Amino acid sequence: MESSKVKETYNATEKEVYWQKFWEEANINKFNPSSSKELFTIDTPPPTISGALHLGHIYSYSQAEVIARFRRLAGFNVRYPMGFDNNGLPTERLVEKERNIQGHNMPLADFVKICLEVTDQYKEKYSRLWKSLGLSVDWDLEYSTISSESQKLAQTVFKELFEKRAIYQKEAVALYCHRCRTSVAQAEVEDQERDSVFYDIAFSEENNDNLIIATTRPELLPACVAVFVHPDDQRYTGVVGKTVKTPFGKKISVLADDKVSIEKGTGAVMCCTYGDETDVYWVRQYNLPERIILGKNGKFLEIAELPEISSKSIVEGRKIIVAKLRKLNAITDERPIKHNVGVHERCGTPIELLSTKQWFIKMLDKKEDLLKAGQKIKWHPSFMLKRYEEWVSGLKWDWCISRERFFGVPIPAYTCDSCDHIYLPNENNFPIDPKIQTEVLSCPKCQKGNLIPEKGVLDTWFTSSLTPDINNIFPTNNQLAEKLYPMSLRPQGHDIIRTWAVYSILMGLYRHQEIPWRELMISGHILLRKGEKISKKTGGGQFKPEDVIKNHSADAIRYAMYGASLGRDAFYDEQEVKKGKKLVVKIYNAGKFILSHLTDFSKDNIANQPELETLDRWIIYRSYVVAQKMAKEFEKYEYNKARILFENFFWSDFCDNYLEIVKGRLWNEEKSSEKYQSAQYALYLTYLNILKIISPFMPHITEEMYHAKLLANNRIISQTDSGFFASLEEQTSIHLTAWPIDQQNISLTEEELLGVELMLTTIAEARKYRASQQLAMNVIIPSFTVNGKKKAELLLKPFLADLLFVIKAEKVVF
RNA sequence: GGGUGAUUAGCUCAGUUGGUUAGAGCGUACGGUUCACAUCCGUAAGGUCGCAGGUUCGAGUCCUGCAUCACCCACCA
Repeated sequence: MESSKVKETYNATEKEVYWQKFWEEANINKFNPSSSKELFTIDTPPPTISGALHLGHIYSYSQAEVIARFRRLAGFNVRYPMGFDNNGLPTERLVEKERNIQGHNMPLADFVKICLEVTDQYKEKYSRLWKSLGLSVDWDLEYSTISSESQKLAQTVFKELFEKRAIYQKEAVALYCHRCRTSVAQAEVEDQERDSVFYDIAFSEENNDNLIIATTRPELLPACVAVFVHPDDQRYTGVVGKTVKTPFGKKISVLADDKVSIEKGTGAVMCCTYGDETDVYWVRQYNLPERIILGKNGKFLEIAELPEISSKSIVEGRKIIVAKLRKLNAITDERPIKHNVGVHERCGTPIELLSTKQWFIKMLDKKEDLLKAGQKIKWHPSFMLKRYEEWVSGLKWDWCISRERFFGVPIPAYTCDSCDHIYLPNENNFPIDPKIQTEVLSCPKCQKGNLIPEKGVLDTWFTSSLTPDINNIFPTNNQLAEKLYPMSLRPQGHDIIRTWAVYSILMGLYRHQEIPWRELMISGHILLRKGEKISKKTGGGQFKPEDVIKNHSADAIRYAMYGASLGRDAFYDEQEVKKGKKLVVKIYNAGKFILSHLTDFSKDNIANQPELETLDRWIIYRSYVVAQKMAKEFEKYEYNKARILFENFFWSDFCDNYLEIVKGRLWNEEKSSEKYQSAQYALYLTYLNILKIISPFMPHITEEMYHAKLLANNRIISQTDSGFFASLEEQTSIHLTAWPIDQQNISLTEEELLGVELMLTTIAEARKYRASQQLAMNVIIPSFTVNGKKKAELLLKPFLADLLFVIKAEKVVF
């Protein structure tokens, strides 16, 4: 009696870890700078350390990954590093939250130390997840944007650009968050709808009439430097150019400007320093004085006419002023409204405009160059170029690169307190932190004053826009040192085109007079069902990447991620992951079946190619054609189309048709016969090609099957040091083999191709017939008629035996 | 208000330079297998391709307008 059959299955959870360890130990992804192959360099996005990784990361990082793997197989010397952007405000926020501390009320050195500690833990966590996904990154090329090398580079670039006069310092109005106590970039501001009150406030004219202005910010009244009306507004033509008094007695002039909207409020608006960007524009345009009433801590300064609000917060000050205005009967109307307020995305505090000294990089006079540079780069998908152009054309400000924060690259500058000379230290001393410089330096220019250290740090985009340079000067580049610029590919998300892509291109133009990369691969976002965006804030709900990998395997989730087109937002669909899981099982089982019929197949069989049956030649030919088509899609970054090509070929052509047909010969023909050996040859070659072409998507199961071998008891095992395919192909990993290119020109004549086609349609017809008659498979059809007479008979001749087997018919008549 | 993308079967999506009866997976219905497949295979039902015009011998595909959704930007006194 036969022993009960133990079904064996592929234990993905276990084996994926096994192969990951193998790749690491065997240095499969190691970059070799002395290779003679053509270079393909990837400017991997260094993830910002600001919380846990989520499915969105898996989605976007999978995309560069599949390209890296394809390019390696296609014969390129791929340089695929990983970096970490572990400084700046988002990181500080994470550390402050996690450790329950505040950067601004503890010694700087302590805070930085804790930041490094925490970010190191996160680096570990991130790396582990990337490795568990099977990313083919060379981890020896890991960098961090806060490492002393990166800091040195950033400070050197700062000095370089300062000396080129591309960087300048200026007293300017910047977006400022009182809570975080720093200026912020435009990109860090988001809209939020808030309840507010629209007040009508009476200003008195010289003739004692009232001029009514409307505002939601009455607390800024002491900062009012002018009133504006529209030049075409009939109601106010008389007052333009005159002087009015605020309820608190300040005299200001009434000016006309077409930025005022006639319909809004009363049509008269006060200009305060600073309520919004229009105020900034007006102050500049009309050379108005500044009246600063808010301090950097978000509290009111001393105001002569309103001593009671000094040191009060904005909200408290507003209450006091509204009460006072009511007493003065200056409020003629008030109505509650909802309106959008710009708030800091990290803390929700409304952003104020504050005039401070900031450092800027000139961008506005580089607009034309930026636009030209954008056109030199190949954008994938191409429409993303428009977004870039839209943003660059609309730029209004130079790039503010200074931040009054703690954990970042210090701005390497000193200012003389006597002559205002700006002193930048020698770059041999970089990285330096001027703040912790103990000795007092005297000004080299005037010899009198002391040098006051700059307290700010650089915007983290300053360093991350230098990732092509960080890669270019990486210590182990050896003979490729400083020869990696420009890089081949920058993969990144569409949300940071206006920051990372734009700033990197700007740096490239300043430093190298060249674009930083030849191609840009822009990925979309992954969304949860109801259109909810997954971000570090929302987490990704119930779907934690670690869990999905554990429950479904890395190959499965990777496969799911490759279902969406590049650049498009996609929904996370667990069905897709399950589909991936099924494909893994199918590849495993097909391999098991094939190995069981190749026990007597050896190197000799490969060397002495038998006279191939037409059908066998067809399936081999198809595998090369599909490989070639997939390669074209990969080159266009259309990995999802490559996936579809594979699916159709593997599942339908190979498994459902070819394997089912060829079973007839495998079961019935003599092992020594040409017909049998032809089938073996085709199985070997085609399955190997299949493993190769799906390996960029599914690196684990393909490695598993490449190393699999059949045991005497008809079970298969797979180990690093053995394997049927591995020993015959003499490569230690499927990932070191070459993308299938037909060396022997296996082809089919037009007649033969027609024959295969006819055979497949005949099979389909026979199946239809069987289904309509509800015939079981063990019922033999005595005679099956094919339309087409002599021609059909001729075409089908080479396949007749195979055909009769698969449709279970005794004979075919024409 | 400006920009970009999307709108195709119940769901998630493909549809290459305009060319016969618009495809896949999942789901549904029915049947067959269990000697690669805790399964797998087959067959079928299901779509006026967001709406309205236009170009053309011919439009899911090109043009115009509109609608809806998403993202980005501007406005937010």
